[in-house]
Amino acid sequence: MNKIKITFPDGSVHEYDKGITPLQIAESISHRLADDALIAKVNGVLKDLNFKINEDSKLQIFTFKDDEGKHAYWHSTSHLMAHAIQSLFPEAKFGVGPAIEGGFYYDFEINKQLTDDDLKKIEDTMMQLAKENHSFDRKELSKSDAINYFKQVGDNFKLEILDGLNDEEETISIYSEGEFTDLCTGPHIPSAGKIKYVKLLNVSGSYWRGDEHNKRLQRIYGVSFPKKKMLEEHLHLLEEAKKRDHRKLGKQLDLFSIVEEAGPGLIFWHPKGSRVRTAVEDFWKDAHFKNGYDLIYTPHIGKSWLWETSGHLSHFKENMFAPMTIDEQDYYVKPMNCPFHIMIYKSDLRSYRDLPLRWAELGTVYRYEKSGVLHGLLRVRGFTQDDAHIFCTHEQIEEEIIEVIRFSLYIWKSFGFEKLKFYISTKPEKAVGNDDLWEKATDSLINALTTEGLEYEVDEGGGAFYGPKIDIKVKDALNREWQMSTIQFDFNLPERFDMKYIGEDGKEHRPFMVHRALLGSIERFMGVMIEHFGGAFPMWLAPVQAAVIPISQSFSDYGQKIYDTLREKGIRVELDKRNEKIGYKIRHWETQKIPYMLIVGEREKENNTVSVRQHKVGDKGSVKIEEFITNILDEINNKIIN
RNA sequence: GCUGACGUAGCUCAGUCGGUAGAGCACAUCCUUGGUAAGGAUGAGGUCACCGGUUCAAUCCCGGUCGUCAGCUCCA
Repeated sequence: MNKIKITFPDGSVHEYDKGITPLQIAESISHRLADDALIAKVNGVLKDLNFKINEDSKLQIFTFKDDEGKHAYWHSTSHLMAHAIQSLFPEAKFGVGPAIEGGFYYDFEINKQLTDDDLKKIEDTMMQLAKENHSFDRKELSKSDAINYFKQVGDNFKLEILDGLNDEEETISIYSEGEFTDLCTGPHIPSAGKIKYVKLLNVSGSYWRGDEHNKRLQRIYGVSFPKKKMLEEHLHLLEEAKKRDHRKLGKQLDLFSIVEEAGPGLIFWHPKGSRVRTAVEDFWKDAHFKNGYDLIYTPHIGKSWLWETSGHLSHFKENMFAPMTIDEQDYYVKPMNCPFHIMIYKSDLRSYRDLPLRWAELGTVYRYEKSGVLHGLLRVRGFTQDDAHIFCTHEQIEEEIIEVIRFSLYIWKSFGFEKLKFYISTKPEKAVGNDDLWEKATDSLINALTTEGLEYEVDEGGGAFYGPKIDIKVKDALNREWQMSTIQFDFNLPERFDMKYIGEDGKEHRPFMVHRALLGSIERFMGVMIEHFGGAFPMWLAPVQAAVIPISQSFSDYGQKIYDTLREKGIRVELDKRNEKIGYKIRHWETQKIPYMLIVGEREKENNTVSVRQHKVGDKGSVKIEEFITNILDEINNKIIN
């Protein structure tokens, strides 16, 4: 009667006394585990380590190695930070302080605008408090008791949160760590002493409950780790991300600029950046044609009729640039390409024999984005979507979606992105189209992913009102996730534009319409790609594939000959005739992250060779010109990525 | 859009507690003609983001505008 059975993750079952805690169980397994343990999952629910287990249970114990453990660790650190803030600024009122991906934050209100120096002070105080090693103690209480407590402390934010809770449906709990008590569902790590290394990263503004009409709070972001090495690695990664910032590299490598006088969020592609973009677009067009798409071009502006019919003027107007009046007609710059593609669809009577139609366009659109959200290439006001629309029959949907998925995998792989994550969004509350339609479309999305053996997550009710979708997030070299591709059904536009095709039965039918953008926008893709490669593009994308560097000006002629030969082969080559020493020129091209330098002097001229120096690798010795050309054409054509 | 910080030469940044500015790199000219990450000299380059205000005097103080950055919200 006093014994309970505990099932471990490996399936083994052990007997313990009733009322035993996960920590005690961890101790019975090993000191090491007991030491590293942070929280536990009992029958699928996360619990503190001192939770008393009174019935047969499944048990999992988490350490910092697990996401659950990290999450609790960081969440507890946010409490520790709040504790430190409270001791430094007793008047502080606290909002919320969750763990997030890569750390934690806490929102709070104090009278003083915090500076970086304050962060250091808070950090120091946190470390002192951590040394005191107070435990995180859970207490469950009634709503009225909780209200009384936070009234007494005078924390209105907590009272507001409590106001939204119902203690008949959920347990209300508070956690105390030393002097600091916070409303919190938990769980927490056993004690603050587990928190060894903390770094507060930045302070910025936020609004209570994310609403700008509410009170402005200050938010401090931070991370923490149990080992010094982990903190160092993390900071190194942040440092690396800073170095790879596409805005910085864009300037350093002379790829693009944004011109204040010309307007925010508008991109100027310099010759070097344009070379990269051209390489991307040429590949994109070629790949689309080979995969059954036709390429089309449509205008940049259109009469208001289009946008009234499409519904953009009633749903999307605040994101559109203001209209211009020409011949007493309002014209809008396009924020999307779809209505134009539909115009082409409607230019002819379509038969089921014509379907599917797959039309792709690098369509440049303009959207009014709030000034505060603009960010380098990643969030702009004018951008080029790698857009395509697929018009097909009911029967064709599944096959079409499978093809799009396969195609997107191929595209991403070509650019060196191997890690993709898939998300399906299903029917929201407010939606157009009947359930049948939604079900069929959603099934086709799920089936396509399953057929391709791809894992996915489902966002129930997360779809747009006009149809379900698959979003693809891409992981870059630093393991950061970027939302890029989207594949969306649209039940709305075919209806609004009264699109049809004549079926086998001789009757009119409504075609299915799928929007899809794979790279998303060329600008954003370029930004992500610049960061992914850290500016060191693979051969097939590099703005300069090779730089010819004569040892001295007396070999300029030979250098020119090499340059001409390569350029004739379509290789993006530069000739560095500057009157500088060889070391100087090498340094220049090395910092420009150019894949190959071809150094030519007396020896090379005599033997008709080039001395090859590879970026980051160094001197590779000399080879015959023809051999070098063969090698790099091979590297370019096979899109080799190192 | 909101909050905060910031805006000095092409770039990266000093500086002036109010008396109209400086470095390094890059650029130009000359010397040097060199073998795998910076040779030397000289020179040019700035309405100190823009518009107002305070002041004998504003790049500096104040207000506004524009832009950038960190966030919030939103999103390709």
